[in-house]
Amino acid sequence: MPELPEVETIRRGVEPHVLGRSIVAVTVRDARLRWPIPAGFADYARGRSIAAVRRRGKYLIFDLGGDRILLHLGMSGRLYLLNPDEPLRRHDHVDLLLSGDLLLRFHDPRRFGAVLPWPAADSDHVLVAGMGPEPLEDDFSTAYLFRESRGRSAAVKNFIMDGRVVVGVGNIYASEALFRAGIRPTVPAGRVTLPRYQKLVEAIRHVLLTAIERGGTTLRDFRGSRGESGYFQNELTVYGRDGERCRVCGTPIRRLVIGQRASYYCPVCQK
DNA sequence: AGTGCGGCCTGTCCGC
DNA sequence: TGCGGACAGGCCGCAC
Repeated sequence: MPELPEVETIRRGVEPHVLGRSIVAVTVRDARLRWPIPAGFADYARGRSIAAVRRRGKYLIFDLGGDRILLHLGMSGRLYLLNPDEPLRRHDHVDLLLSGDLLLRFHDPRRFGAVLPWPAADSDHVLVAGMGPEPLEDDFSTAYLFRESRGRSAAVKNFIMDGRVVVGVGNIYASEALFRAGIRPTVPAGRVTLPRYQKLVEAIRHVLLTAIERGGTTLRDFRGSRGESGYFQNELTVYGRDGERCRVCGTPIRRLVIGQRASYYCPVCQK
């Protein structure tokens, strides 16, 4: 489900409500997520208070004052802020009951998500070690992306979706950024010129920032922590628009599969 | 080392 | 209305 803007939307929605609250009780109804929730997780989390909610790529990090909880929403995960008496629904896998009668509930039909302890003693976690720069930080630069791309034969779309290159750019925003930069998604990353990478870096930043401002993209089931829809889907230029006219030149948008993922582009605007 | 593919899961939608 | 198949916004692990 969520790419960086959706995860950031959730982070911003959740953090002010949970900050300073302690975890009173933990219920794990189904531990079979992408990685099993360890048996000791409830004991690990109980009694701790939440000092911050951070984001790294598409991971949410609940800072318990040193120790952390690492949480990923996968494709279909949702995080809800609820009253403690909220009825249980299918796929409600983990509950964190917080002080002051607030329930933080993890719901994930496909179970591609993850909820894992990240002890303070482990300076790095294997799942976030080796990740590329944040696309909205300064170390994600034209020079960096150009340098990383040299000699790479993979399609530029796959290249910018590679989390070791840059985090948080998923299938929707990769297509959108490449349209904005005028680059065809199939071009080998190593053949894209420096000026075009400059446009691409600008485009990735613009698309992600705009999507965050709109509260993310709701296509199927993305919702914020209070169940609200995002609005960026109204501004999609190519994603999911195959056969419809390009908003710039009127040419029908094309769909093709790159790396087993649907990709959309305008054959005239993108070379 | 970089690349591409399979697989993890359930829900939904589309065509027959 | 029922059924099978394709597809879905992520990403690790593996073979080449």
